[in-house]
Amino acid sequence: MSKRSKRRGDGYDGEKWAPATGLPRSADACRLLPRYRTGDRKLVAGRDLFSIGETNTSVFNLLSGWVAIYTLLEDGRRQIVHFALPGAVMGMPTSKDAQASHGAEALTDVIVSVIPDTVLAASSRDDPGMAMRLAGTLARDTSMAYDHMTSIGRRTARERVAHLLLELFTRYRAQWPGERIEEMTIPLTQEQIGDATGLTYVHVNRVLGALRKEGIVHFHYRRLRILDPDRLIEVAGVDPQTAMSWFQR
Amino acid sequence: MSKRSKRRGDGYDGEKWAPATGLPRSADACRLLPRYRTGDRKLVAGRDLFSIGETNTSVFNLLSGWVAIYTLLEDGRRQIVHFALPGAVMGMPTSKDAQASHGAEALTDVIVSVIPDTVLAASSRDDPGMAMRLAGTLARDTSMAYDHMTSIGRRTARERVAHLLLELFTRYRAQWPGERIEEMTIPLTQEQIGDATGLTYVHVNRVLGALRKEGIVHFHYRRLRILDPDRLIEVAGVDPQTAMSWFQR
DNA sequence: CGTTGGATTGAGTCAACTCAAGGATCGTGG
DNA sequence: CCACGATCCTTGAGTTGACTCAATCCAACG
Repeated sequence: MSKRSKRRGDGYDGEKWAPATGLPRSADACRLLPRYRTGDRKLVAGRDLFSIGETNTSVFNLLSGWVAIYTLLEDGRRQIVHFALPGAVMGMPTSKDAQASHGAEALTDVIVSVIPDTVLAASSRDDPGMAMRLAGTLARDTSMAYDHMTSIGRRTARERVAHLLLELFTRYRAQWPGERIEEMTIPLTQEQIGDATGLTYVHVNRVLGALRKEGIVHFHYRRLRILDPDRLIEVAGVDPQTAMSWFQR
Repeated sequence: MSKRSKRRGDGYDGEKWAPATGLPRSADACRLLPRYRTGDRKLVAGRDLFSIGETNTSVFNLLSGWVAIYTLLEDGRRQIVHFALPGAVMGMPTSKDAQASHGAEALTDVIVSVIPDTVLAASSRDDPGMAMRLAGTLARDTSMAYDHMTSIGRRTARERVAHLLLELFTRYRAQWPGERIEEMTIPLTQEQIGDATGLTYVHVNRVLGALRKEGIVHFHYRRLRILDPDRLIEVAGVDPQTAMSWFQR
């Protein structure tokens, strides 16, 4: 586990492959609260930011890196329910001293700002806009969860994988506004893609193989290259209209 | 569609089967905003409260009845992502004039309070606590979505169905605090259970048949009877500890 | 009592899974 | 700079859970 951190970097090394002349969205642009009200914390890839069963008294605001939100079943089956990118808010309590029903694992080295519940509550009093911004973020999370759920429940393996890659690609791209990147590093193994799509890694591998042979996408050792965006959109079963709006965002 | 409304009632007719001497949580207890700031609206079962693609300028706060939140794929595949019960907030915009990516169908006759975005924004300024309460509700929605997703992605058909029935049962029961109900009306067809679990209705039927034969639950024509709660919890693959806490809530 | 949504059951198929054995790639330490 | 160990990826063969297609059957309502 500890070794992985060295290998993976901070998730920004996609720049090596498709140099983005623009700058990624700055950490401060991702902040829910002003810097002086929060403490920042670094975390190495592979570590849990928080784990299932913990009772957190803080909310986490991701400033840089990738985090996987996951749940576990008793026998070890695992589902990744969300990939958090910079700007995300994680660990919102669902009730007073509730145990977290999901965990959060750093996929890359990560920086989060730690916001104690008390600070959050206080801030919402001084700054009414903040709570509504937070609500907006949470509404988007719910909406993304609904999309992801639809994928898992109703799409074929092929569609699911294509949809996930497309989603990650567009969300990643949104971090470098105005850039045209068709190659990026996704800090995921095929097993993690399986955990996110509800498939086994063996089957993910077969699907990826097929998509590669067809010249649609190439994914290999965490490197993603989109070979044919239009066909990817088609396979993912996304309305082209909608997809284009993602690219413009 | 129009006929369904007459047959189904308002979702409270479970009382006929397992008379609850207590009263259901009153509509006003479900309100996000005080009555005078909102307009209430009635809706007949089978109708959409809002549909996919619409650009809503209001948020809906469910006061009574059941609503299914669903998404559709182009070819008609449907996924029910959430069952909203009284107290739920629906239709939160994910960005400025975004089109709704999911729809909301009344499963029973329904009463909602309609809160224009402008009122919501204004209220958050006067009443800072409201926005945080809203954030809490949304955080719970996200968390439920994550659980549901885990079910669909990683559980077997049998586990999924058991889990859903258990969830609906406990959430329903929570509306009559202190009551002991083991029989209730769930305003769902087997097809809708399939849409929620990512299964076909044929397979849902077989699973329900098995659970009935084994004396665990009996579900037939919208009537749910829990025959063996402990075994249901076991089949659902829920930690008994956690399950018990649901019952106490 | 007829009509119409549901629910049920059987037979056959297939997408995704399991089990199992290599092969490739990466980071490390000699 | 090379060799090693640890992940990670790839591929084959056989199995199975859930699906499709296609009839009925039943319950509720008018």
